[in-house]
Amino acid sequence: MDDREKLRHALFHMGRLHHRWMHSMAEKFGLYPGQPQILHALTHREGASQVELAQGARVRPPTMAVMLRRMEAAGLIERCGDPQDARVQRVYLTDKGRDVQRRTDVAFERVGAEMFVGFSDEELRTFLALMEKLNRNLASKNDQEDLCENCSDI
Amino acid sequence: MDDREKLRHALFHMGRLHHRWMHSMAEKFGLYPGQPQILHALTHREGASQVELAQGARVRPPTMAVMLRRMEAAGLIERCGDPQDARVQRVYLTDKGRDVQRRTDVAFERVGAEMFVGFSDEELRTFLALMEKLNRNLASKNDQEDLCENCSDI
DNA sequence: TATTATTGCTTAGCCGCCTAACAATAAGTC
DNA sequence: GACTTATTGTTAGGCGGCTAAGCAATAATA
Repeated sequence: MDDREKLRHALFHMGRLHHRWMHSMAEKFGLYPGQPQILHALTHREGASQVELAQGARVRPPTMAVMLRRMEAAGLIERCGDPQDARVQRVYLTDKGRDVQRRTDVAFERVGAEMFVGFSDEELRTFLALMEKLNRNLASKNDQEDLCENCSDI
Repeated sequence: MDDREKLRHALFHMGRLHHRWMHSMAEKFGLYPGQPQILHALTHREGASQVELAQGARVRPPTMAVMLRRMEAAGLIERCGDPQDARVQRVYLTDKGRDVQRRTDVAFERVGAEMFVGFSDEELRTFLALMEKLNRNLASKNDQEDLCENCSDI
């Protein structure tokens, strides 16, 4: 297995390890693994529309809609129709949501600190630069309507 | 947002971009995005048990079981009970599975090549080393029964 | 003004991932 | 041999991700 394949494998593996960690951590606050991220985003973009939140989280609108529905049912957020535009639902933190967000933010800063324990500032910069380069490659490929136009001959 | 947060965000984002790409690529072969990986693994471990395959793919056994059930229904693999141990189901590629695997392998080598286009060998080595370091951190954290033993005070 | 296109969101349905709980078989122990 | 423990695999149920299809409301255009 060459380095590319090893790296692809490692990237996959990372996703699952990280997800498991998030899951067990969020559980302690009575949340699901994707919710802390949204709570955090809302502190900076309170009143955002669902599409805006989806773009910020790099997720498709239906994904965000379902997550927000769960969070509204859990009393973490409120959705209010925009009086200027009856299509858009603006999202706000409830008091409960804000309280949970403050506590999860502390916990998730620790996650960030622990997952990168032993990394120097220099390594972090290098890592980030490599990831951004990779994501540019993936995003440009993703923008093409046909992601496999060269595959017809296989 | 500091580098750690940016990096975490980038890692997340990568997972979704990659998944979308896999999805659209696998679709062209009539597969689902997780199946090419399993077909590839089977070429090296034909006759493996489901637990072995799950460990190789770094996935939990129920996840593998369901994926294999779909693949058997699609005629890509066969599962035969081990005569020595009635618990284990050994997994084999069918002729169709082997044929599809050969074609997807070519396509997925191209994925590997294209997602890392512009990366020097040196960068790939550095990237891989950083990912493995990160995964060691995550895995050691994951092995702890309580992943958030320091969070009781939050 | 009337028609058409676009936008925001929801619903339905599927895959991949997980945990928890269970059945069946093997293996170890008394 | 009987009992206990470990291993393999399955089922049930849920979250997070996606696409496709649809509805309602706004924007754009003829």
